[in-house]
Amino acid sequence: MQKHPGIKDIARIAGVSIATVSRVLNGNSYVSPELSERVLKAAGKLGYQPNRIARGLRKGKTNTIGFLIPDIENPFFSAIVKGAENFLRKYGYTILLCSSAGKAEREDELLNVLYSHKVDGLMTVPLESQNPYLERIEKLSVPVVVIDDIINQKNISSVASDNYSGMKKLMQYLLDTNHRSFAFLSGDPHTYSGKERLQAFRDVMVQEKEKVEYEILLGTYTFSSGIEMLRKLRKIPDAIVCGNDMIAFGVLTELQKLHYKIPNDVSVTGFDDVLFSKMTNPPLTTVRQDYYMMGRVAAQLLIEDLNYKKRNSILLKTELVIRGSSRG
Amino acid sequence: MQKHPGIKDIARIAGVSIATVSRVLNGNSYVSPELSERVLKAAGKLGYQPNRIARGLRKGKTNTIGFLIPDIENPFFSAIVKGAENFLRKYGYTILLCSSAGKAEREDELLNVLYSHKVDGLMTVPLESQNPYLERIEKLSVPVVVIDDIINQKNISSVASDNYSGMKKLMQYLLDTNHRSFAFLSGDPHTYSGKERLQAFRDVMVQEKEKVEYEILLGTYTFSSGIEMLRKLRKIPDAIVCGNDMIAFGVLTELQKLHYKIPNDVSVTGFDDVLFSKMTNPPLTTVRQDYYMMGRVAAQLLIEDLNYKKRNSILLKTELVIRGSSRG
DNA sequence: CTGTTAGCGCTTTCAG
DNA sequence: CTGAAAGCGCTAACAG
Repeated sequence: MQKHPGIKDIARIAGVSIATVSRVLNGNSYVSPELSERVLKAAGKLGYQPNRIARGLRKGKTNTIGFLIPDIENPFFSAIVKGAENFLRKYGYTILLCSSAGKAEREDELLNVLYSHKVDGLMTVPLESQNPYLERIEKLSVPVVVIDDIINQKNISSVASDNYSGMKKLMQYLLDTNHRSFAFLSGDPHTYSGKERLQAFRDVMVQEKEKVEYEILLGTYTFSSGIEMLRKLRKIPDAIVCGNDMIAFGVLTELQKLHYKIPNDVSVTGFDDVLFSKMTNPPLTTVRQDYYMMGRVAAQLLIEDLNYKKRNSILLKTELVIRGSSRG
Repeated sequence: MQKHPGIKDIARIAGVSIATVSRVLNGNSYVSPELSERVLKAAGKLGYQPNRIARGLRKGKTNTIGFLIPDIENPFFSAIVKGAENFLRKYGYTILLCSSAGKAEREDELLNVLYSHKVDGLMTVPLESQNPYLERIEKLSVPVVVIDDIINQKNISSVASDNYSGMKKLMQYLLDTNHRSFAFLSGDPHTYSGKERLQAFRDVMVQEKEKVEYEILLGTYTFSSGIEMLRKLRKIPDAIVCGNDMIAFGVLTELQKLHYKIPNDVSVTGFDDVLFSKMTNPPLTTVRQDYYMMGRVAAQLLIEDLNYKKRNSILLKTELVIRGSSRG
């Protein structure tokens, strides 16, 4: 018997029926102590591990959750996955992971793959806000939670950081510390976070329009885009407000190459507070969002949907982190 | 009929038997064009997606690969996962991901979970070199490839970077540029990479013992460990050779706080070449290892094992990357 | 070429 | 409390 042991083998050794074995192993129905013990002993001896595929087929529940993200290598997304995984494992779920590599058509394809694997639920960080593939998800009739985007359809749960108020907090701090001219180097404005951060900046500028001046540049959430946008700036303002930390790193590097003193000549700020933000020289003033928590909350929402059919949308608080890259 | 359509539904609509439907959908047996078309049309209309759980049970093959790593949030590991995933998907595999969170007992537990899900193969980055749980993997009789560690048992494939010769290359460069006193700030010496890098450093020191002096400190692969080890240094040498880039970042930060000029007063080197190594000030001289490629090669090895039962162990080349943190 | 049928390993009625 | 038997959705003999 070199094949992996099954419930049948246990039954034979313990001298009981397979039904009894199943009952003992699942512990949801009463079985006499004697039989119970015999079964457990046999299972232990064989090193039995249940076949979740067979169980999944029978029960219509696989204990797997599909995870669809743009890029697993990006620490933001992987932190989300980590947060979610730690939570989901407590409930016996394992993650089926797919990354769309930034391609929209992949999202669709992978959605089918995941569905095909009969995942019990789905978690996704969409490539773009209001992604049309979300409509398809609905039809799949599998519980979903969308991450880093807020969905208004009430049959889908979602979770995101409060990018808008985070950026407002940051701007308020800069205004309070007598910054009056600004440049906003935006990340991709098609994303939810890009939209919200940009909008917050604009709203503050409009509100304070008598005392401030500013310019806005659009780019992507990358180091090199930060460098490019900096070069296009018409003038170096009091503060350069970057769409995220990566952009800020590019800006920092380029400014130093041009012999600007930070923060004496110009303040630079980021958004996200990634691991390296505290290691730059000077360390970066930024807005922290907790990606790990985002994954955790997302998992929690999914569990609630799975167990009680409750849906919800949650906005996570952000925190202003003041470091040396801004004069205060 | 709100339930998800199955092969039966297609058969009914197309007016054929379920066997015919299966044959058409799998395309491995000849079916007359007429029936074929009717089946395809029905499948399309229903938006049929095969139930991989049922198929898996029947065929004894799930098209899933289990992935077990210490920490998904760590960019090294997630790059490996990404490389592997991109390759595996071409072959129709999806990844079941688990991270052990650095705990050895979790590795064992998760191994069972993965096994229970009847994965067709397993990829793992072990917490420690020569981890005992590798023995257990053998018994599972499922193809395995171990990553970032070289396994000598020939029934298991493995892949790692050539840490030893990478470190030697780096040391040779430092010697060639007239560095004569060294400090080696090691990462965890229980890991395969830690061992190899340390050994290479030692071997070079012994070989050049007449002209050099050095000290060795043991720590972990972290920013804060880098700072700590630097503080314990008895003297600042010509070159501080760090076990990886993270340690080097800590060292860089702390040295600058102490007003050392880099590389004029002291050279600092890393290992890995993470994304941020080119963004530090000065940018870091380091040894690049290609994690993405490591994942890809690992996937390739797994596919070979799966298809032809061929096993292999591969050592990946590393590349010396000279930047501003070392005087040359 | 096509249909009928027997399971894959497990859970869950349904009888006893 | 326990066993026999049905069946989850699909594939693969086996007949025709």
